[in-house]
Amino acid sequence: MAADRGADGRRPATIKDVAAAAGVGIATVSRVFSGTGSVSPATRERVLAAARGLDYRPSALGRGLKLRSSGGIGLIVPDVTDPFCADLVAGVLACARTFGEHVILDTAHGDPAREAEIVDRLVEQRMDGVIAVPAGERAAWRTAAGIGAGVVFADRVPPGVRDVPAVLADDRAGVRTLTEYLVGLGHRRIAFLGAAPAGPATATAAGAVAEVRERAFRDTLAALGLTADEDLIVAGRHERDSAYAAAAGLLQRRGDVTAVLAAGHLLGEAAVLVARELDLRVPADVSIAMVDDVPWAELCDPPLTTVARPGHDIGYRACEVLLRDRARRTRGGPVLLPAELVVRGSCGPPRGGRSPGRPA
Amino acid sequence: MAADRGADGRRPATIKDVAAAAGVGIATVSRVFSGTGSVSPATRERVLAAARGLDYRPSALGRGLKLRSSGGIGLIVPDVTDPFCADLVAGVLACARTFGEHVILDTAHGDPAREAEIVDRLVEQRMDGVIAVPAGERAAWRTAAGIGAGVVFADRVPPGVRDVPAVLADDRAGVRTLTEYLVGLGHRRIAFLGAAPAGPATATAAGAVAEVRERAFRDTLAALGLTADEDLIVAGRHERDSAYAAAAGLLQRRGDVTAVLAAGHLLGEAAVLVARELDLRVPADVSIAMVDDVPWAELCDPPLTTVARPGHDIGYRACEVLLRDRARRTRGGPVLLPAELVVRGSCGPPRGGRSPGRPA
DNA sequence: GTGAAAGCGCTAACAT
DNA sequence: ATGTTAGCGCTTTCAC
Repeated sequence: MAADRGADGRRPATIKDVAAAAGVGIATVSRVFSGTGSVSPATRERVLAAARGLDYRPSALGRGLKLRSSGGIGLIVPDVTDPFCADLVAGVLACARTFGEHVILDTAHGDPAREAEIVDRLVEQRMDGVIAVPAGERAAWRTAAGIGAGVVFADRVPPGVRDVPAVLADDRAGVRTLTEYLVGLGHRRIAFLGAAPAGPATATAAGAVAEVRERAFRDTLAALGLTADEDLIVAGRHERDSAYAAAAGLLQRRGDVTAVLAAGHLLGEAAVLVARELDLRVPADVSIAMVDDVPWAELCDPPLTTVARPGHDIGYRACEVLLRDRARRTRGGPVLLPAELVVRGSCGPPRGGRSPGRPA
Repeated sequence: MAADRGADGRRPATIKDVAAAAGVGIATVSRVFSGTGSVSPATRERVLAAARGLDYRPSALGRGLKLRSSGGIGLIVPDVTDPFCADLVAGVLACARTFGEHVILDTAHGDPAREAEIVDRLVEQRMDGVIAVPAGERAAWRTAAGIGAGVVFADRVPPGVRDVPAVLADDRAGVRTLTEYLVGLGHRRIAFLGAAPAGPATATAAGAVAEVRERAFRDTLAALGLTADEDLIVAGRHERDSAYAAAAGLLQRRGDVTAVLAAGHLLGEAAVLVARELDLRVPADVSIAMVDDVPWAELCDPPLTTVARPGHDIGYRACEVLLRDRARRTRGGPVLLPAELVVRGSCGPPRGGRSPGRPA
């Protein structure tokens, strides 16, 4: 019976309880709460009062079942702990809020299998759509697209995937700008500290991103009439140890590099640490710049020059694309958001070359 | 008709479609997918095959409605962008995953009203429980508790709230250790850079936290037979500008302080920046230490000594308390996780006092 | 403007 | 081991 429901009862009050308490039909209660149809002000008030008394909350489960959608979106990122991802998440949250949608967050940690699991789960939850900073390749995303839930990629796109909307930072332009800046300062022996994907070279989305940056570096050099020294293009995996090893190897082997361009904040961190370890002064001995304008860039001494990828905006836009532009989503290729060069103190003119080959 | 469902049809296949395709009853399909009851291996295989063919995914909505729960938990933090919060979120995610629960994340940005909205939404979603780093005071959390969904607080507790399980860092011990360390180094004029809550003093959870740290500082000093210089205990709001102003004011006014203990990473950042601005060498002129072991602490020059609050663990444990210990949740007060002193290079013996009152 | 009734996709008795 | 049935809490025709 209805008596044991509500504020003091054990189980939450249902629409039926409210209807009974207000002396109306359940359809009327539904109308009041869903804003559909018309109810007389008097009845509405009675219903509201009854609901208040019972501490009634419409069940999203019931509504969702009827409506075939949960009214939420899924968000998959590699790692919330990464400042860029965190920004992106914040952007999605901000936008989702304006649409009244909630967001289910999960992290794939670069593992395609795990990503697939998450997508599965999201599909079961009947989300209105999913936003992903993808790890895996094309195959994993087939099923998601097939299921009908809208997908939009953020920050990167799995290689081989077409016709899925995406919102990306203009990495190419970012790296180009940074390279030009370094060259403009007078640097000729610029090292590129890139990221090597864990798995098979270009199978992962992260790998594709790394490639884009590296190519942008080469191309810019070429466009400037310079030729890239292959020995100065090294790659560490995007983990602390590996990045550090790559940076240390580079800086020790080639005492003649005058600038290093790190293709990510973990790589940049490694460069900074290694330079400090080697007692190289920045920017007097080496200039350092990196992609990703994380908070510590400003706290470094000297503060680091970076390319800021707009994480928050990417997330926000991705969510807009998903929620607002449902219909016209596919048209016109990915949305490209500008990556801005943030000049601080870590880059200066080259010092004319340190003595090469100093022993470790 | 069932023909237009499934892989190529528009709408997702339902349990009924699968049952029809496999030539069994819907209950059997349910049994196969929910793992309940027993099905003959043969039938199970047929069902699975049919499901595969139709690209069937059980609807969490249908199941949830029946089971009166969505199989997920809600998570409310002030700001994903804060490294500590991000850690905490990661911890919750990691634990939730082991329970097969998804998590709905939202951010309240310290606004009790917004927090209340979020809680409302979570209740409508019929979450299995919610974990919150709370902003608001007692009142806002009444309704949530009343609704029956389990709540566990993480990192801090709204003032006045009892009998709600919580997982906290042992801030008191952390600040005490740090203070003792500073005193042990020989410091006597230690400034405490604390956080002033935006709203009415002790009405917010954040305010309560700030108070605990400040008190721990005073108490430790007292226990060591020293008396706190009130002029050296200052508070900035936990925002960049305000924190900077507070730090600048302090360091300029009192040229004689030999160490500053920042009660949070934003405050610590401010202290570092101000010291640099004032050309104070660390730790030669001032020692600096702070609560919160954020990534940049290590990249600072010199690396910063901190008290590490275990964000990840707090999140993980909070989730465990929520999901595993449902029954015996309340007993025994809050879970206290140790905050560890991480000694790096930013603290040293006092320099014997700088010349006080140097002009700005 | 309002109520009655038919499901939405699933699970859990209860039969068989 | 498997099928039938009755809801879970809601929205939505369709009558009135």
